[in-house]
Amino acid sequence: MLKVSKLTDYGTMILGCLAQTGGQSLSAKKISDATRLRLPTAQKVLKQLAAHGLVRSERGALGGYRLARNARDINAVEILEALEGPMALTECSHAEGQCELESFCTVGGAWQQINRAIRGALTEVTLADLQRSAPGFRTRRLAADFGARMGR
Amino acid sequence: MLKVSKLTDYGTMILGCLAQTGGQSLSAKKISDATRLRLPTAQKVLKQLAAHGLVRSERGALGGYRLARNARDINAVEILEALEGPMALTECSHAEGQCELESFCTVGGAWQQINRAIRGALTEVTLADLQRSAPGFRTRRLAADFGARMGR
DNA sequence: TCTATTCTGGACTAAAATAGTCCTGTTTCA
DNA sequence: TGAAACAGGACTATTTTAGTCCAGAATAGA
Repeated sequence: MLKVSKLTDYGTMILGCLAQTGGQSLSAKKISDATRLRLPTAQKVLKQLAAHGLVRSERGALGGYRLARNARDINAVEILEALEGPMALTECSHAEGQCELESFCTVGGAWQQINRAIRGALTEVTLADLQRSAPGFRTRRLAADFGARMGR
Repeated sequence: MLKVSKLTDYGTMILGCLAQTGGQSLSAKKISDATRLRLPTAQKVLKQLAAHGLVRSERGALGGYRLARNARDINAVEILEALEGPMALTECSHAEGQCELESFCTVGGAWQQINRAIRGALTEVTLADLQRSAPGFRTRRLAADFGARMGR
């Protein structure tokens, strides 16, 4: 299925939560409460986000997490790749010479380009965009423009 | 992972193969040979493609499969949905009231819109585009345009 | 009519990915 | 020193995906 994992979805919720604190640090427990995610799950996601530099952690009794950067400077691809690894639509879309069907496959190149296109689109979506949801988010028109150039 | 399943990838190979016959019918066996996919796997994909109206099948000794429509009139979303079911980036991106976290989730709406955007993009990619791979396929510029409108 | 070929529909198994939980150790503050 | 909190990893359970197989129905040709 062309979909993001639950953990990625949780990740956006958690980052959205952190984006609302105004730079204040929140413990995993508090984040768990605010998002209604179970503590172990929230911890798992937070650890991955910290490992990839999207949030900064502080240990100790008053420790917690905060955004490593402004919400406008964190994009959807970073979140996705932090929680799911490198983005690739098909097995062959990231590197060559891995797929045994490659020499018989006439479509590989196209998937790679679609992959880049989607990646490009997601790169432009920031955490700030993800937060303020619907209003002013003209994706519908955008999709039409996108397609109109698709070499037809 | 944000990726398409192997069966979808196989599907594009198979459809690409059928697009090259000039309307002639090919048996699953011949398709299997041409694509180097194993017969049972090719059969499985072909059955699903037939069930969703992307290919037409004929039974009997001289039976086989052929494209139901011109390659220009089959798009990537149709292929994807035939083999993977309805496209939805997150659990909540297709319908409301399913997700128990919904009332605490501040990002749901945005995923739905990203979903529509990606769907829109894939709708515009035809089987014919998938076939002729790289040349004239200006996805890079397209991605830039896409992002430029993302409400920033 | 009989037989070989081919699709149909479904069930089934195996493998892989994902989600969720838990444990032990380290850091920091009071 | 004790409590609170993160770090790193292992582990299990669940779900999804991939791959295979079989019995049945349609068709062409001998």
